[in-house]
Amino acid sequence: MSSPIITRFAPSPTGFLHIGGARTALFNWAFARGRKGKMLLRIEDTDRERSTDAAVTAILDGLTWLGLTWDGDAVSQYARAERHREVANELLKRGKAYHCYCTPQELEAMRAKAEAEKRPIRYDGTWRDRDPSSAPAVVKPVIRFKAPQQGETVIEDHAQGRVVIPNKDLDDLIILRSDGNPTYNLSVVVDDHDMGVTHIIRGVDHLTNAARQTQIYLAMGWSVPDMTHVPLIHGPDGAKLSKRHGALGVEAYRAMGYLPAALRNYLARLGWSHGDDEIFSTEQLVEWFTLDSLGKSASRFDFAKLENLNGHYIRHTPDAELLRHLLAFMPHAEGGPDLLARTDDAMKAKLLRAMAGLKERAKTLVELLKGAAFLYASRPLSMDDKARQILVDGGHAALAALHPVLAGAGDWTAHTLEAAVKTHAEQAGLKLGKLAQPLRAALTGTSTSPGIFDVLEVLGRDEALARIADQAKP
RNA sequence: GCGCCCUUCGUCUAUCGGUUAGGACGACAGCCUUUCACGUUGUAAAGACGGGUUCGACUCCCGUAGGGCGCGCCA
Repeated sequence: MSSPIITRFAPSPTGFLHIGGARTALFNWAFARGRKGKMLLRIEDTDRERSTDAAVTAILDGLTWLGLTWDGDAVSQYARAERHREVANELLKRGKAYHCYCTPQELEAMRAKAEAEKRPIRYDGTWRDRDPSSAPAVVKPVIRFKAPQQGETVIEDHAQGRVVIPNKDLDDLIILRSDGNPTYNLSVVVDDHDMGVTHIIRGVDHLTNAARQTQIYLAMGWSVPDMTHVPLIHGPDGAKLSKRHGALGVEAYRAMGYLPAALRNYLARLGWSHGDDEIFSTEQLVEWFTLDSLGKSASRFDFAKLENLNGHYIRHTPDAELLRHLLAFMPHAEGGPDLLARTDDAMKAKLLRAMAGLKERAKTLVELLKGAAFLYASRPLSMDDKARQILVDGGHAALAALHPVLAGAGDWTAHTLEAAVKTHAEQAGLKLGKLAQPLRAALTGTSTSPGIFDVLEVLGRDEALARIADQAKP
């Protein structure tokens, strides 16, 4: 029996959980869940300057909202610095690392010179084989990894295939800063090893790091985890994801009214596929997901397709469940908190009854909420331009004639109301639209809404009749 | 500049040497209809370019072009 699968998601808390990170987390999660493995969460906070607690919270909240759960507690990488130092010293002892006394200024000059001469920008190995006794006493040294200079480093990658990097192109990276704190590449290797990570799934922007990390694994005599570097997500214009495009935190997607399930489905189809399947459940994703079915080229973020998917999910979510989503969404919506405060049990009941008609017309929860606005409106309703025009073009009179008809209807249900209005239309020789549109205007203040008889029913006899009376003029 | 990677409809993708190159979003047109939607039917739309290999290339190889990523005492 093979050892259990352990994946990890390792974001750095320098900002929100952006969409690319969310997808990486989704893949790690799906892979682990599909194999009865575990997904660990590690916060890469070794950069004390830029890491913030707020970012950690945002990342945890984002993952939770997306429904991606991790096993065990989130691990702080910084908290493990002592262990990282220990490994750095072990490397030193093994002759796989050395002290470097170059100052940041000297390194800067080195880079500038290389750039001016159009040479590759790399550390020149000044202290690689130099006798430390010649070290300047005032400079606190860093520890650099003694990278192999000959041969090549190979990464067997599930998504990228076999990637070969010439060792001469990889310089001696710093693994321990002059202040004694470890750097990313060292910490990652030590943590992944100590945490028992078997599969690393992350963005291709880490491909070069994978090579350097592989060298460190080898230097320590540790086995190298299985690697998968997934292609990046670009903006609609093919360039880097910008704020305007999609480089937003997942909380922004929540505020735009997307359902977690829809976003998961959409994200899964970016860079991964299962034949022609477009719409599938998260359970199916977990069942179908394999590392080898990942693509290799970057994909562009397409809001139109996300909207379409989201609309599908909204339409297929049971009314009561959708109402819960809507209620949970309100605090994050513009003007939502105010509406939420006005949502008592009676209003919830109305929303629930209107939901079937509402959800057909919404691609996002923002639109769903907007569609429900007429339920919250108070008399006399304000009319938008189109509604006003309908009323002016004979609407007022039509309503005046309709009011007694509705008032005299038997029971206040969509069914009987529809029968009553249709009979009236026939007798008056009018097309149904000539009555429905004025009703819609009077009842909702707009020219679009769910089926008008459902609107009548949901509003209730008293409120509906009153709204009609408000607009009825001879 | 150096290294690595990528390139099928506008977009996401299927195809794993032999297909009329398929699906989805979007677009356009029709149908349905009390509005808006939903639904439904249909149309247009692709192998970057140039060489090979092969009986046969979107698929394999080489080159060109375009694009991406990386090259910090950041992660």
